[in-house]
Amino acid sequence: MTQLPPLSRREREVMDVLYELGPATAVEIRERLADPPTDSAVRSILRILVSKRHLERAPEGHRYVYSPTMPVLRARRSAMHRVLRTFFGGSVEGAVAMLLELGEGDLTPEERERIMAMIDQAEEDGR
Amino acid sequence: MTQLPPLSRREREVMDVLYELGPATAVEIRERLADPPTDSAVRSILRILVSKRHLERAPEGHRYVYSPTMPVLRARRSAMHRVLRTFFGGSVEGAVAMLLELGEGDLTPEERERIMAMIDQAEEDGR
DNA sequence: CACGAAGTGTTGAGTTTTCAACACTTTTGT
DNA sequence: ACAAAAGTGTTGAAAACTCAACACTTCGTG
Repeated sequence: MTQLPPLSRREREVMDVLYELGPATAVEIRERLADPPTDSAVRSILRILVSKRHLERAPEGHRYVYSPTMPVLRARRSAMHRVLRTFFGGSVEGAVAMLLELGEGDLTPEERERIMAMIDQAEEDGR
Repeated sequence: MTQLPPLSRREREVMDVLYELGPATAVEIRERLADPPTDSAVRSILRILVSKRHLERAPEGHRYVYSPTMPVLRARRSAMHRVLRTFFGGSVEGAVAMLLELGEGDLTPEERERIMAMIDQAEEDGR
């Protein structure tokens, strides 16, 4: 039973905030939500997400800090895999092209070097 | 008002199928859905998506073919941008690394060359 | 042309989601 | 110590979603 129940719209929004922010409190999450509902509404959603095992919470001082149960690395892989398949037909080349476009000019020479190195590495691993 | 209303879970699933498949009929969409509901249920969702302006439909022979109203290029950019920000903190380098990992060995030398070239190009554009 | 098959639209009921009101507890400042 | 502020949980009502039943139309074929 490794499969978690599917997410509703608001639930997904909350999860996204947490993946972007890392562990956060109810108020921090609320601040990041589009069209934020009241405080208690956010707490309701958080409670549901905990009961569905999408989130876990830990006491931090006198409040709770929420974080996703799925390891962030796996979540990253899964999210990227979905986009790759759905929007780029599985084409790594196409996806990388889009990333470079999105990155515009803020790719430092160091980053560029490291990306090149990664590609070389991938090449070796591939054969 | 260029902003479209948000998508529910099923609606998103349908949109994903269409982005992956390109223009498709109700039956084709149904075949690709996880836990597919009945034919008429799918049509209900499609009608809602059309009314929300997420989809448009064109008569193809005696049936309808549905396709997203958002240009595919923009949808791609938007989807990748969201993943980049949400899961990789905006790091193009991190995102590319994940793509290469996902691509494993099926990167041909030609693809590798073209990706290298793209990075060079990005470098030039950036300054 | 008759009849089944394929395609479509409408409706409404059951379920889930969304949300705020309210009550409560803990912390903080005076 | 008291009051205000910050944090939390429960509840139930309103809205949205999901879906299948049913009626209808169009197409293909004997």
